[in-house]
Amino acid sequence: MVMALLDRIVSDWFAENRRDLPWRESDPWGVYVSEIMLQQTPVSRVLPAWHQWRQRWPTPSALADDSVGEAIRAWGRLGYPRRAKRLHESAVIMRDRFGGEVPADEAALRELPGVGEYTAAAVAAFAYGRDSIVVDINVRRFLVRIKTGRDPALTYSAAERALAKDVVEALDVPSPLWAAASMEFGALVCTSRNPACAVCPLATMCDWVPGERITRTQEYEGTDRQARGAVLEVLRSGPADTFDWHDQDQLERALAGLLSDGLIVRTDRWSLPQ
DNA sequence: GATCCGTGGTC
DNA sequence: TGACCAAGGAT
Repeated sequence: MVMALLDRIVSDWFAENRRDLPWRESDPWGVYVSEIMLQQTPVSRVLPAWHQWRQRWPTPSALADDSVGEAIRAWGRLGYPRRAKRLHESAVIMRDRFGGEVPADEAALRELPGVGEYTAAAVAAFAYGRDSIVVDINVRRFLVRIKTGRDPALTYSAAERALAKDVVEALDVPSPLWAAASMEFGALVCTSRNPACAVCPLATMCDWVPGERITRTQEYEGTDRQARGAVLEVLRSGPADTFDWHDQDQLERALAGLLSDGLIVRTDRWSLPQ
């Protein structure tokens, strides 16, 4: 791996092509909210929601003092609404155990619900300038393509983790800067479907060939998830007794699942939790 | 490791 | 037009 070329991504490409994303100029709480929202959700859809949340709940304590139901409602149609509930739970933990602040240590971050390896590393780096190894799908795709000429497999391997660590440590670049640059590069140039190889500064050192990718295409039409989404969409407007759904068994599974996940409650009617 | 968890844009 | 995909995490 030619470090001089990789370094060029930061010094040249990122300097020129860096997007002005608002959470890059925000405080740790703004960074935290953005990282949760960005889990499996594109930047373009996160932007408006992030601004609304920032205005409505400018601190962890502000969100913690509001109800989880309001968080779920304000989540809107971002998808994976369990993230909203876990974000609220995280805010309560920050208020009660971390003095109302977002923790800075990866280990502490990992204890928060909805924070895994990637998110803990990202918040530590982007909110606090820590030297963490930040590896998302963009970084994986970019590094694995350079290294092997093929696309990454479904699962994040120990070899990839080691590779990412080696690269960060070999580069003479602050970890947070490399994290932002490598993620951005994967998102804008070394993309999944139609990578911009023609303008790629690493083309000379890359043997990637488009091949059969191992993709896991998830069904949605006809699944319980679709039913869950329909139920929540109704309840965001207010409590309800019944739901218009074609498959009664599936509707009951959806309601039971949402109830079990704490995303809805049953009193005299179905509603979002208080 | 496999499966589940939403939603909407794109080519 | 319908797969494919998007700054993952929990079980």
